[in-house]
Amino acid sequence: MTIKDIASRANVSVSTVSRCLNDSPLVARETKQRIVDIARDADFQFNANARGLSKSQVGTIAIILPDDYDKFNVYFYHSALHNHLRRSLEREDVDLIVGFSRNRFSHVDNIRKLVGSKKVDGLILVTPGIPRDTERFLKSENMPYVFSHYPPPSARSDVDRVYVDHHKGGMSVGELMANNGYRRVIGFHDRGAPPEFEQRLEGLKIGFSMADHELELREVEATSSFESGFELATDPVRGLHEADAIFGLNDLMAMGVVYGLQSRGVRVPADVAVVGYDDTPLAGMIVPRLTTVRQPSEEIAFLTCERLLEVIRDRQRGVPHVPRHIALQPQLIIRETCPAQGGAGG
Amino acid sequence: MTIKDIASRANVSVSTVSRCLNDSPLVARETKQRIVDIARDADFQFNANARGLSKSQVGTIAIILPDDYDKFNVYFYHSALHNHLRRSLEREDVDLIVGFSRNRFSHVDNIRKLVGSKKVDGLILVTPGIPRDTERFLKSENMPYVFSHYPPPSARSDVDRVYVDHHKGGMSVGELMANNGYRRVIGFHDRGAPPEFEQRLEGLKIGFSMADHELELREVEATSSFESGFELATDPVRGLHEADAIFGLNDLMAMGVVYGLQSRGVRVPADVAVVGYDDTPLAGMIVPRLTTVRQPSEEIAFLTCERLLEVIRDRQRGVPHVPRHIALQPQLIIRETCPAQGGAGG
DNA sequence: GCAATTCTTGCAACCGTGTGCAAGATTTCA
DNA sequence: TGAAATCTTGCACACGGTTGCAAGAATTGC
Repeated sequence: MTIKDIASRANVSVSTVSRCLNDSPLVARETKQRIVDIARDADFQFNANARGLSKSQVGTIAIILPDDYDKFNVYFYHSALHNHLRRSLEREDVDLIVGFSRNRFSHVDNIRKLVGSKKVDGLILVTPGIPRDTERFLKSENMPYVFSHYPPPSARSDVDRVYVDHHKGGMSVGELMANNGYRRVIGFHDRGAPPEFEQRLEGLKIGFSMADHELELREVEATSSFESGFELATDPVRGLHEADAIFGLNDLMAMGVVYGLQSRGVRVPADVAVVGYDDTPLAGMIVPRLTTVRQPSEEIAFLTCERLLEVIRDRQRGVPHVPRHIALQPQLIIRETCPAQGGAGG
Repeated sequence: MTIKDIASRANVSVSTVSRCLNDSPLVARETKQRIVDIARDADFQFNANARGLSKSQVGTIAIILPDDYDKFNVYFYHSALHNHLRRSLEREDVDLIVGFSRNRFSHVDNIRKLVGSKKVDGLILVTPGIPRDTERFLKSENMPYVFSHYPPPSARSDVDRVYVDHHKGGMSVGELMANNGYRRVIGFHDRGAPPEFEQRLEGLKIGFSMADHELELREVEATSSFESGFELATDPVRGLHEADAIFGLNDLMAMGVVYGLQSRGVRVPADVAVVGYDDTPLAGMIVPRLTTVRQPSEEIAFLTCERLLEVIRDRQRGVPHVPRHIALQPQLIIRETCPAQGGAGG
């Protein structure tokens, strides 16, 4: 079933059919109605390949995810991302290719292939950044792209980006801890992790200073996994139990810390408070329920997609491209592992 | 950069270039080498749209996921599925479109659109089945597809399918419980869930009878969520604590049961044993660690993909299509919530 | 009522790649 | 050495849709 078939059924030329189905103003009103009806009855579908060839519009975008995305435990994040992306995509009748990258900081292979083969109209890049030459490549191909999730690595703002202000996230944790009277706090470094993790610790410090309290921060090397948290918490040498409060790298790692401490008889939050990051669905389910910082993943997904589709539309219409940064605020979710007031004595 | 550009650089016709880059035997060996070198130097990429138009090969497949897939908590499953799918796909240089369906049992909208628009070479259907007319549509379009994850709803075997034998999964749980001396067991029904859940209970019964023990099974209505398990376990009327052992609908629901029981002072497994299903990564992390049945999601993903690519290749070569059923065995993972021997007294 | 204008439609070229067919070049064989 | 067989290459059309241009049809204005 092609427009040629429709054309012969309706006794008009293919050009006319094409114009009718594309809602062109160059056809008579009655003709358009007639053709549209015939096409609907015949269950007509445009051939995306043919369209992609003649226009430069295939009705597909790609999202490029970090290769090690299970390592960073963003299962939940990406599920949310998918689910919410979908809403926008369905409305605009756009399909989604999911790509991965060997290297979290490059994504290069996949991008060049997808873009070079003209399979997509635009890209969502879940990465802090891409190499210069890849960026040049995308510009030369005139390919729209939006960075998502990761904050900008520097002050550059000549690309579109939707992200969470992790400074703010860390700050709210800092304020909570400070107001609870905690002073000796443990935070973590993950060498392999993206820069946002550092920003959270920066925020933590600022939160303390804003609350006008002294912070005695100890920084420990770890990774973003449950096991890492569990091991550190059970290791007597690391002395995690000697802190007032612990700021985990993410929810899963924080859960590891909680269970690790409990297995040594340390009470949470009575002896040590613990705060996670992400607010994965599990955070509210485990016992004790985890205090954490909610990443607005639905909004990120939604806004990233909306922005990309907007950039694509603008490009088609010849509207000059003005990059935008859209920063979202994370939200402190206070539960049991670090309560609102003076939980230290509980 | 098109084959036309390559052609003029090499002073040959586009046909020759096309043949060289497709490794046709109809070109001279030296010519082929020369052209391939030029193409590589020029970073040439085939235009997937043009290819899709002339051949019927776009190098993209789609996976159609159930719309309510967060409801059934298969986050982890699908992450695994993605990650393992990817291996096969990268090797064959195929891209993946992720589609969703409004209705878990139909998928129809998305399938017709994706297939009708010629965006994909084949489909992975994560669903127990599709309506007859959709199946006819796929046949008439000669579109390869493989069902994945869900067991066949009936004895029909005229479609490709890769799935887990949940009968066996239930059986192994039944045997474990029977051998542990448990007799009064609670299982669950979820009205909205696919048929596989019934099969697990069937398997449970068979497991008991094989161990030559009496089973006193009580069946309770529930849903596959953490909350559902938690609520049932904390509700004194439902009397979940009066059982010897409980077989959850999945890991998350089982975790809800564990925490619900514990919050009422019921000890797991000393008073009541609990078994989950899926073996999500969390099952081994929570305290007490969850005894569960591992779904071999990596193998399912891998084998589904391999099978689909095989069917696609066969179709191209004109090999007649012989559908296959590939059933995988789930594996009992014995941990703390239902130990191996006589944990009832522990 | 006729010319000018506006509507409506079809022709034909194009997007990038694949392939049957034919023709020229080369090799094989007697 | 000449005919037959085989290699190698290019032409031209096909895939399904879009779009500039021109021409015919309908409408407008005087």
